[in-house]
This record gives sequence, C-alpha cells and structure tokens, in this order.
Amino acid sequence: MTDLSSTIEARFRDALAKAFGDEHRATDPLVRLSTDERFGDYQANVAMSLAKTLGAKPRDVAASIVAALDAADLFERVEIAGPGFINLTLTNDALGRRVEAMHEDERLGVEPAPRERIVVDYSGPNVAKEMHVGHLRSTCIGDAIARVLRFLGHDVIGQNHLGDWGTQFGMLIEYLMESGGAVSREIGDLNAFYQEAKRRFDGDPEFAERARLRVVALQRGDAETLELWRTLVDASKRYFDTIYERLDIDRSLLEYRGESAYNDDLDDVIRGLDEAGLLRESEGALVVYPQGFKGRDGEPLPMIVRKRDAGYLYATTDLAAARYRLNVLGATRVIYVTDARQSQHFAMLFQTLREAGWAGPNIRLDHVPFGTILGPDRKPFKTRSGDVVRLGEVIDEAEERAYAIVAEKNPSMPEEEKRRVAHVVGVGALKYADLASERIRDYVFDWNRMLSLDGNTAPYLQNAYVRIRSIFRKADADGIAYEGFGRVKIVEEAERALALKLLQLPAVVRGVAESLEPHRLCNYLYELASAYHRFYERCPVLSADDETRRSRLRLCDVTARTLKTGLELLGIATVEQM
RNA sequence: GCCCCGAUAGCUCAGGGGAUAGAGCGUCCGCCUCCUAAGCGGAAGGUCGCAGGUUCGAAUCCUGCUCGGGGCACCA
Repeated sequence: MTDLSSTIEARFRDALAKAFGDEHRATDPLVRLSTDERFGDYQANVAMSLAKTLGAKPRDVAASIVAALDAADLFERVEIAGPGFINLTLTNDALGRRVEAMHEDERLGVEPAPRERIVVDYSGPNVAKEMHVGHLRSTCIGDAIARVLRFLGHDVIGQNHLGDWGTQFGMLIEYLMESGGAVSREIGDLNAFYQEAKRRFDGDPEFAERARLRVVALQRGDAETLELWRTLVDASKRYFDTIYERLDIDRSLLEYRGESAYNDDLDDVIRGLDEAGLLRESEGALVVYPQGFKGRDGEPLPMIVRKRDAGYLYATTDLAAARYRLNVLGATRVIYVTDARQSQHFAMLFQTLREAGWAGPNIRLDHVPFGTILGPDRKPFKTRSGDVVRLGEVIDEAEERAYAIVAEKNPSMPEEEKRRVAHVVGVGALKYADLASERIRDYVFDWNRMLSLDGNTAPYLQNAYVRIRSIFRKADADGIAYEGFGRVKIVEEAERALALKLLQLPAVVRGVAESLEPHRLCNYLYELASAYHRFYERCPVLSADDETRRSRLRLCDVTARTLKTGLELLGIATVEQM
C-alpha cells in the first residue's frame, strides 16, 4: 500500500488533470499536514497558487478540484476554507484500515527505494590517538544515516577513513622501538603514548632526526617498520572497536579503510589530474584550481595535491578515496559526515571530481556538515583543565548518571538489569542529544537535559516503549488473549491522533534519506511518543470491552514497533522495563 | 577583505511559502482505589536579530545590514 501522503497527493494529481487538463498532473498539489485540527488532517494549498496562472478565483479553482476529486473511500470531509484552502478530514475507517496494513507490514509501510550503492564516510579517528567528543557527532550521525539508507533498501558501505598514515608515524614508530616494540599496554592510554612520543620528538633533536628517517623507511615499505606500524594500527582498531561497541555503533555497516589504503593510488591521481588538464605548478607545489573559489587575496584558490617536498596531503587522499568509491565500489552516491569547518574543502573536492570527469552528473556527492558540541559556557566542550574530553569517559558518565536514575526510580530491579538499562538509557540519551537538533547548529551539552524523562529525549521515547510493553506483559499475565488482534476501530480523538501520526512514518524516513537530517526522525518519534502518552491517559486498553481492547492492543503493538524501529534507525536501543 | 553557517518564549530547541508560530525546561494551578505519575491536562510567557523587496500569502524565499561562530596555500 502506498503511504498516506503519497496517496493523497496522487488523488489530487488525478483531480488536477481531470479539472484542468492532463498537463496539470505535474503540478504539485501542495498537500501538507494541517497545522490545526480545525483545518482537518491534511490540506491541499494548490488552488491559491494555481488561480493566477488559470486566471480564475482561488475558491472557484478549489471548487473545481474538489468536484473532480475521488474522495469516496478516504475522506470524511473535504472543505474549502479561507482564500482557497482545501481541508481534508480522513474517515476513521480509512485510518483504521491503513493502521492495520501498517501493522501487517514488516517494514511498517516504508517501501524500499530503488536500490543504490551508497558509500558513507564517517567517524574517522586517528590511529594512536584516543577518541574524544569531537568524534561523537560524526560517528553517531554517520551511523544513523547509514542505518536509514540501509532500511530503505540501499546497498550501504560505511567507511572509516582512519588517519593511519602521515609524518607523525615516524615519531610514533621510533618511540615504539625505543620502548621495546610491543604495545602490550591495552590502549586505554593511547594519548599518553602519543604525548610521550611527541615529548621525545620535541625535546631531543637526535630522536627527531631518527623519526624523520623512520618516515622515509615507512614510506619505502621497510619490513620491520611496516610491522611496527601495523602493530599500532591494530592496537588502535581494537580500542576503537571497544568504543563503537559501547556506543552501539553498527559495525556491520562500518569497515575500516584508512588513508594508507590509497598510498599506491596517489601518483595516479596526480597523473589523472594532469591528463584532465587541471594540474598546475605553484611555488613548487602541484595544485588544481577548482572553479568558483577565491583566496584571501582575491586570486583563485588552489587545492594543493602535492607539497613542495613531494609529500601528499588529505586532498590527494580524498581524491583517491573518491575514485575508489566511484570506480571500484561503483557507488552512485558518496556521503561525507564531517564537521562544518571542512565545508570548503569538500566543496573544492567535489568541484575537482566533477571537472576531472571522475564524478559524472548522475553521481551525488554530499557533505553532511555538523556544528560543534559546546560546554555550558557556550564554548567548545572541554574539561576544566582545557583538555579534550575523552569519549570513553563521556560514555562512563552517561552510564553512571543513568544508573543513578534507574536505581532511584526502580530500586527493586536486579543489579545486572539495572546496569543493562543504565547502558541503554545513558548511551541512548547521549546519542539522541547529538542527533535531535538540526545538525548544522552547535549544540550545548547538558547531562540533565539529555537524561530528562520529559521532553524530546531518548529516555522519554524509551519510556513510551516500556509502557506499551508493560501492557502486553500484564495482558499475558492475566491470560488476556489478543492473537490476530482484530480490526482497528478509531473512535476517540486520542486514537485518531495516534493513528495519523503512525501513518507519517514512511514520509519521514524518506525525508531523512533525502536531507540526511536525522533530527527529523527524532522530532517524529517525539511526536509519536507524545501522541501515545495522550492515548495512554485517555484510552484504557486492558479494561475495555473485547473488541475495543483488541483494537487498542493493535494500536499499541504497531506503536511499539514504530518506536523501536525508529530508535534503531538512530542507533538507539530499547529495553522492556526501566 | 572574501566565502560559509547561525540568530524564533527567561533557558534549550522544533517549525524552512499557507490560516491565530509550537515543544520541553523553568514559574503557577490541577490529575494516581485504574495497563510504569519516568506520565497527562491547564495558565502565563513571542515586534520570529534589523531594514527593504518578491508574493494572493513570508518566521520560511531574495538583497543589504547588525551580532555570533567558522573557513580562506603545502595540517586534517
């Protein structure tokens, strides 16, 4: 079954064609959710905009559309109001039948999109460095986007573009050799290792020289050096995996493919740019000048692809990675989830890929920028001493704070269960706070707000789910039968509002895949949970008569699945009790 | 200097051509013999940064400005 908004839109396109000629099938009927219940459930606003081109009065246009509209099985009322709004009220019967169809559908009415291979580049921490809050947003937003696209049926490859190459590895490997060659220490103290190496490098010119030679050895593929490099990379991956696991990041969507994977392609990138006629030399460096960019001096802004000392940069690696994703993996869409400060870099990168002919007109390249996490002082989130906040410590605190709340609200819960719930609630709250506001904006990190049980938070949504599950536990305990559930009868206003909200899921998921804005899904789930809570207050389920009970249990069940699925798409788990 | 992003209730944020702009927190007032009150209802609170413009209609689109953040050659 086509989802509700698409169905309504299609009806209006038919009506427009019938009333004003076939060419008007292409006119957007401007079907929107009504802002006020007095204006019905949906409204079509096309009459006002069409009146001018048709040279008719808007209300007459509206009347013609309504006369041509096939409304029989769908709308209770179709009313023309104000300057020419067409207000639509769905029949309770249509709502009930659509909720039943949604309930029967494993995908909750979300139809698969035409399958595309899509690469999503996110997380991207640096080898031999600890992850910090700066990595949280890319990791959570990227994971959510990858999950949504997969749910829509796409072939999604998440790639972790690790910072696993570069001059700093000379220093790290040299220091590793000095300190015995083994990373036996299980990398909770990667930062310490990095900083010790840096201190050695800064404080001892003789060591610094050895580090520089070590870079050369690494680049020419010296076996012993490479092995130590691999030791560092592997140890770091083990550490990243522990963080990803604690954050409930879907590792089946995220493969490690660091910068080093493209080392052998970099010469060829330069050659390709040359063949495309884009390569220029400037002050000893090799650069390209993508169209439309100016520097401080008003002159064309170069993107440097090879340094004066013949070294390569992230632009080169990014070009190589993009070529790999397009040519080898066959992606038709590549999505980069990085902070907003890199916007210009990606704009230049995309422009270069277009000009080189490496990304054709049918390839979508998206930069998904996001703002900074701010502390309570509205400055970038740091510890009191001004250091970066370690991601592991943030997760610890999220779980501790959630544990304290769970223990207070539900003291009789077994200890192990409390720990599990604290994890799900704490990490869910942390991730949800990151996803819930428009991602381009900076957001203020606030433990109390994100863990609040009121408002647009993960715990509020998780609790709505828990309350539903609680009803089913009681039903099972009391031996109340509900197999097959029965028809969904919409009677009460709260049932109606809940049904309407449920049926919006497909349009919301599609919108997220298009805009790459997970906060839209958050808003939807919050509205759904609110609608459910109102239903819960006003509509007793188990104490109702059998027919009503079966109907309401079915509403409960489809709501629970929608909440659970929606939260899963955000990378957030649910629990049965909390 | 140029470019990008932001500005909506006291605070934190939704809404991004459509009717009288919403939520949570905070403040005030109500609601548990009843499926989790981790909930619900109500009240109070807004020149949607400023000024123009486009439009039947602008918080939403355009231009300029103010304020804040970010970027602008060998780091990523």
